[in-house]
Amino acid sequence: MGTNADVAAIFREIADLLDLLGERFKPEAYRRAARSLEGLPEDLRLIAQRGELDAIPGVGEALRQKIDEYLTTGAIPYLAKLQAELPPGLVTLTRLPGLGPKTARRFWLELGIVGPTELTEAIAAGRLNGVKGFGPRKIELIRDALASASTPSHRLPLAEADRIAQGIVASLRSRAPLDAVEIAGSFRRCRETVGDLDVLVTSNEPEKVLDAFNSLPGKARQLMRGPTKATIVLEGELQVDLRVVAPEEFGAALQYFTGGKDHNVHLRSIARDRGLRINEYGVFRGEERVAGRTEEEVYATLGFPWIPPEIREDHGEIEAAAQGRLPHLVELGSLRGDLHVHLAPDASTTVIRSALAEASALGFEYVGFAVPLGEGAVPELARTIRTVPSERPRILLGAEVPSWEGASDPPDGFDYTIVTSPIEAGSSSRVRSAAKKSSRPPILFAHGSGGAPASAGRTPGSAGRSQLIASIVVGPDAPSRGWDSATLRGLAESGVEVALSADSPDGGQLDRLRLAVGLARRGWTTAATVTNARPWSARPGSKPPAGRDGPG
DNA sequence: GCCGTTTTCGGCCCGACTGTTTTCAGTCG
Repeated sequence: MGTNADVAAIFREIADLLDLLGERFKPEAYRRAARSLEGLPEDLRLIAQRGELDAIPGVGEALRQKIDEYLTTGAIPYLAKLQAELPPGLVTLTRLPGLGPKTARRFWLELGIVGPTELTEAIAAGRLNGVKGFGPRKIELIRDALASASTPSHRLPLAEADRIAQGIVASLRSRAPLDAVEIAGSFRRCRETVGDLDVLVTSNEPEKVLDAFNSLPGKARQLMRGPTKATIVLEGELQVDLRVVAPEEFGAALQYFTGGKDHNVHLRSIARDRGLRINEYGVFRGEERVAGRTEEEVYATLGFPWIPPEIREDHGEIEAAAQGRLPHLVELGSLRGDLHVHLAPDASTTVIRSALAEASALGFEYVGFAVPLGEGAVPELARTIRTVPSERPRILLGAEVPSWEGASDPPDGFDYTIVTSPIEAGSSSRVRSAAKKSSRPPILFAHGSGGAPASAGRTPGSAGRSQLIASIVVGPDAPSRGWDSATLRGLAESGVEVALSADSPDGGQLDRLRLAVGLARRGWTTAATVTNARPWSARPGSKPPAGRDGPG
């Protein structure tokens, strides 16, 4: 897949191995670089060609050399060297909950245990009994962890996490006395996938909140519970953390638990430079709390405006905030229509009317239905849609074709073309010629490359911004159709427009649009480059409306 | 391994919780 993701994965693997070797700071250095690479809007090869690898945050001389090695040979020998020093099963042990590198290393060196199988056998044979640091409870926990290790935990698509999160919030609110409640973590940053949920609550009665949390519907087991925090695992293996804080700490806690890690580390180092200390309870000068009730307060104390959660990755947002040039990110309320709504081929006028009604409730000026074109014939669906009268929202028809070869002018009666094939490396010339052929813009391309930011980011850019629009679709099963935030940022920087869409007329449109907007915000997208944040008449490539407002 | 106009060496976020301790180490987020 993508070069950036490949190198990042290798760096993470190296970090795990260095952990096992007992290294103190190198592992985090490799992980920081890995996170940095994953957020790059551009392919490493292109950055290397310009000789700018060591301008990447977290990449110094040693890591630059390793990236170069990978780009020329396809491998990083240092990884193989480390792998040769350690039993291959050892890393697997550190994946078990509650078992980290220190313990795994002790198993290996003191007991000759080199993997899960050997550990299971050792416990069964009683070889851990009496070993320093391993009481009966700990041995029991490790045995449980080994037994449940077969169910791999995975990250959920944002849309699915959103459904679960809404259920948790509603359930807690109905059964416990709480004031503010917010889901922080990568969920709040609108990451494409979510590994766990961080629920943050203020309440005068933490005990009752923790009780309600512990009896959430769908709970599989409790991992831990203290006076102010608890962790449970839901059926389906999603981990949920709860934290109860005082109202005057809520902003600081929200900031702290929203992350991302690098953003927070950077922020804390700035605080330290200014004689301040920042943690989840507030910003402190000495013992005195100087901020903490709201996030705005926390950022203001450090001299920054509030930074939107979606871009808190230490990818330049702190510098932008310091210089007063944070982008004004697109908002749900910016949208004036949807350009990519799918209907069943035999959809009735009733279905179409209800889709229009939902769009109308959102205040939309237009709805664009995507109609797949068959063998030259205009399908029945297009004829049905045309029989439905609607002045507002206005009905638009998008002719959906599977490949760039068909991406010329849409047939009569259609307003634009949607190409559903992914943008891939090497498709640049085809995209360009398709864009040239069309006299009736715009063309939406509906799928990202999912891991080739360079091609997706540059191809449409080189084709010109006037006619090509990336369609960011958040459907129930397709979280973002291959568009990740790094790619989106690349699009935004090269001036390519995006269209944000909920895809489906079957209800829940608002939630999915919200997520599409969140993903776009993660990519630093402003309303200025969102096609459906403008009237249809002001779309890219369209002739400016004639009249006194027109040029000339 | 990275980083830095107060540093090119000496730092590197920090607090909650657990199990094992008799004052703390390891893990996690």
